[in-house]
Amino acid sequence: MAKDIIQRCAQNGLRMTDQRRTVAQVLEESQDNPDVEELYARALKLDPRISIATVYRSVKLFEESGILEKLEFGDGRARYEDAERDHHDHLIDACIQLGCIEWFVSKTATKGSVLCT
Amino acid sequence: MAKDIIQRCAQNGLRMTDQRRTVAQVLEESQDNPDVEELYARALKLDPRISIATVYRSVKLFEESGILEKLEFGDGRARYEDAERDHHDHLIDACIQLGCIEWFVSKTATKGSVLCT
DNA sequence: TTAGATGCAAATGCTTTGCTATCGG
DNA sequence: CCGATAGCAAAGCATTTGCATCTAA
Repeated sequence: MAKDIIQRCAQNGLRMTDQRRTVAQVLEESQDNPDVEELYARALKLDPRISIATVYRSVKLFEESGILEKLEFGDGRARYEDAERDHHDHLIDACIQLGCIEWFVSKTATKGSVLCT
Repeated sequence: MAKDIIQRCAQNGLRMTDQRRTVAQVLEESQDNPDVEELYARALKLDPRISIATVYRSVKLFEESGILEKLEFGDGRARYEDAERDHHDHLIDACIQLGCIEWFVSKTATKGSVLCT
């Protein structure tokens, strides 16, 4: 189990505010990959004082500290997830989106292979 | 060698205008993956009458017809490439961006492997 | 105490769209 | 001819930023 986000913030010497704690909590409680607008909506329920600008600033800061990773699902909205989480599902997403499944199948012998199941 | 883009447009029953021909030509002559702004810049040299809105509309149309594929490099700008081209380089990009190289290395035995060279 | 964080609103950057004139088939 | 397309400018969306006000350490 990964150390929690707030703990890693401290480790990285980040100043902890109520807003950042809220964003961290929302991220940990989210099993899906909400976009920033959705993170903001969930954060608002925990702390009505937070602004979307702060959510943007927080996830960017966490990403720069290596705590989160930015995901691009091709819909023009950024998503973030705990950098210590498994990347399996997203690799599969990448394969499908880029059309690489066929490539893998057809060039296994020379380039390698991957099992996307 | 893939059939050229203009040919595939005809195959798909797309009405061909000078602008669409220009966009198609620029795409075929580009070995890199220019974003739309850059496609527009290159198209302008071939036909100063073209507008960026038309470039956007053209690549979207080509994509919807399966002639092009949209690429996301995580910089907020869309890029397009011939759908019949090899995807090798982009898979590698995806691996690096998603941090999957390590995943592959550490889980080769159970999940598969890929040679990103 | 004070460097750094927040909220708000305005600004930005990429992309889409409404409208009218023009063009391809 | 006539519906589809182009150009232009305005609108849309996600994200960033300037500035005055707070707050963590």
